[in-house]
Amino acid sequence: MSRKISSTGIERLALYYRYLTSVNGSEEAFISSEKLAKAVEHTAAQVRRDLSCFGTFGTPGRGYNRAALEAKLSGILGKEKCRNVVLVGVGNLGSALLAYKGFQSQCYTIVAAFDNDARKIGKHLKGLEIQDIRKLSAVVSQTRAKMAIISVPADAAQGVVDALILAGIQGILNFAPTRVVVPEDIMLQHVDFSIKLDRLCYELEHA
Amino acid sequence: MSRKISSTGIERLALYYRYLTSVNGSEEAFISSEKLAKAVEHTAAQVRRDLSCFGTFGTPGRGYNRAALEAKLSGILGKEKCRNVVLVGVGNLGSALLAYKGFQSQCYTIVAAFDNDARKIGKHLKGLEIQDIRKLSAVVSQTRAKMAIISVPADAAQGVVDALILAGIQGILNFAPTRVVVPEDIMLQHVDFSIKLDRLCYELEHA
DNA sequence: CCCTGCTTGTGACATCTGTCACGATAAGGT
DNA sequence: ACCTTATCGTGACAGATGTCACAAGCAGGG
Repeated sequence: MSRKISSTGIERLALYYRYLTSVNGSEEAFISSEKLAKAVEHTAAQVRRDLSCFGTFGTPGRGYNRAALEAKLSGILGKEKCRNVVLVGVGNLGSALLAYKGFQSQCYTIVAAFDNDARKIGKHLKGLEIQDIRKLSAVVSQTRAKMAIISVPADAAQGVVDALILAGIQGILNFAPTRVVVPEDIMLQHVDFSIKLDRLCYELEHA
Repeated sequence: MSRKISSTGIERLALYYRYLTSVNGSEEAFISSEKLAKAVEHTAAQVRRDLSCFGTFGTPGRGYNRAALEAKLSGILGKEKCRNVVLVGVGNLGSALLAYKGFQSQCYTIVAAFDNDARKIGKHLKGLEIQDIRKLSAVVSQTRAKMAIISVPADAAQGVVDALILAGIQGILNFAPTRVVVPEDIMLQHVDFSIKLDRLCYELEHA
């Protein structure tokens, strides 16, 4: 409980959680920081430090109880409360995200998909009807979704973000290759492929 | 030239570059650190610090020459030398990545696509024939590709990574939701949606 | 030619993040 | 009951990253 979790530490917590949920129950009941660290490519001290930010629930000599740790992490990450997600922009990438099973296995459900292209609206994809983006507000309040994923072209991103915030969305995962601005109380995360590719490129150059 | 660039600084350089190339030439010939900072949501001091790591090419009182800066950044990032990229895993996400225009506009070209599913091999997608993954080695050396994007299921990722390294790939952009291990001299970047979504969830919970 | 205004580049500082090492502690055997 | 063994939790340190503020420097006008 001694320190605040670091910004990247939060992502490590999510890694720990995913690791725990990905191995089927045929494992030992306890797992040590060492083993957990190996599994996610970090150090044992790092794991302990991250976990210690939220109390002390390890057992000296044994490690962490898997089930308890999993439950605790789920609680810390707030997974119970944020299941419903809406998606805006059903292009190539948006369609792929709709079909992506990784979200489901992590308790998230995409409950609605929006687009502004009249040719797409009304069509069904992965069991979801693509809706007119003008229905955003109504659907968000009806589904109580707090998070949104946007996969629209760069020049449409800011407009969509503004609309989402008006509709009551509090957290946005942005796949559009552009920065957008949001009020301080709105959470925003970017997933930016081409920047990552650029970084790879840089590191190749300067290896 | 006073300091080493920070790890995240590299990604900012890529942002600067993308901003410069995204605005059409109808702008002033010079841009200040302040303006550039606004455009990418950072501080002016940060921009100057990042750029100063690679020499001094700003003009006091005027700012940075756009064209010169763009060229310099392109050089720093090594964009000239790393154009050809191969993609492994043509599922929903892989298909979307093949169609993604953001790579093209950043000088990258996906020159080959691979899969291990016999039903997909031989089909054409976005002007590219999906090839048997066993041809990886031959195609990589033929195209001189140095970078690869992998969008395969988590449990196939490590195998594909190993094969890519054997084929001569030096940088890997991993979209599979799992950590993989590589030798020290191989560059690796992760793009991990669900972790980002988890992080968003956490921040909503602890706002 | 000098003065004014703007903007850079960077030393010094502050903060954030990760590592190390070790005392504390629980479990199990004798 | 005690000793051994394994592992946690954390203070102290080290290193990386970002911020501030200001001297230095170029441009343009009078």
